[in-house]
Amino acid sequence: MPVHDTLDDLDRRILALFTEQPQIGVLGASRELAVARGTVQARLDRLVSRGVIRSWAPQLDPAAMGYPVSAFCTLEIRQGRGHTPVVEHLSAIPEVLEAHTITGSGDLFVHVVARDNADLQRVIDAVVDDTHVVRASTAISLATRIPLRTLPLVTAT
Amino acid sequence: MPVHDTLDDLDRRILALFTEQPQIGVLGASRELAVARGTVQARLDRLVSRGVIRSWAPQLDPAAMGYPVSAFCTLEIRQGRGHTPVVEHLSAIPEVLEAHTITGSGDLFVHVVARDNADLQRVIDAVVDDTHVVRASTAISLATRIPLRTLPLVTAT
DNA sequence: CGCTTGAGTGGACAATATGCCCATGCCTGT
DNA sequence: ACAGGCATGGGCATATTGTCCACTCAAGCG
Repeated sequence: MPVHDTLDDLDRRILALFTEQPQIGVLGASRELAVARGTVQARLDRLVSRGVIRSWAPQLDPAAMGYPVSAFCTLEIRQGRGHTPVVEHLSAIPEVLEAHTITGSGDLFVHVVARDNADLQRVIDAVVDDTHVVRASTAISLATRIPLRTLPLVTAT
Repeated sequence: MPVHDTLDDLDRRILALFTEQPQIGVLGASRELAVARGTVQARLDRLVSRGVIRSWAPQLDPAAMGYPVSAFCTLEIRQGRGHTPVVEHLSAIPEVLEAHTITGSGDLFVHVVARDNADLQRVIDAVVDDTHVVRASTAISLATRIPLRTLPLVTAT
């Protein structure tokens, strides 16, 4: 029942197609790939249930929404409690886009955005405003040289 | 001609709706929001051309595609040449998902994935294998505590 | 070897959504 | 007072979807 967790060649072509031409639709894709529509349907359903396709939601650009400043914070967390309370605190801050536990001094890695540099100060203050956060060091993103992409992984042999 | 770069209340509701229920479609959204279909069409078109909606492509999960290991590298670049050659080098590596120029010692911040820890070594070797890369320090993501999200920014007042 | 199962196919169907057109009403700034 | 931008609501032909079905093919297995 549980399907192979490997990506089929057809899977790859479907993913590539929908990544490059999102508006193509199931029917269009079936035509393009010269397979039956039902096949594309089934593959897509399987890709979704396998979790390969995380979401069909549109991808939004914080910069275009008025948050052009992007920064990465490395948080040092007070030992003992675990990260959960801090993560809950961070979750409540809209400007926190992402958070990872990383190797090193038991730390948290946080991606934040802000309206401008002054606003970034406010965001960082909000991030640090937690009993468990001992220290934070921030690096501002000056330019996005490679925007988030996953297609190469699909195409890769 | 250039539209307001502020998000309307209707804009916000449209974005929120499509983020939470991507399959709702234009007609469904117009029903849900009690506005005319043409309005939703026009808003979406404008959001796309404004760049707020970056793409309608499905969001893929590297982990589900066989790349469960995620890591962040900070690269120190040799002074003088600028980052462009390094970025081109990184672009050619499928496992590089993202790259930013950041403040600090004129550095590059890179998000990579790999099939396992051994594979990560290979990826890092590939990343570092460039004349202009002087040094690299890597932090492995042990857990994603907050997965990439942009909805809070939309909802935020 | 014969059987079962899963996957893909090709076709059909009604229901729905899309793209595109137009005339109208309502603000707002000039 | 008036033009331009935006939203409305309607209509229409076309395209797409969701959902069935019967059939084929290949692989796995007792």
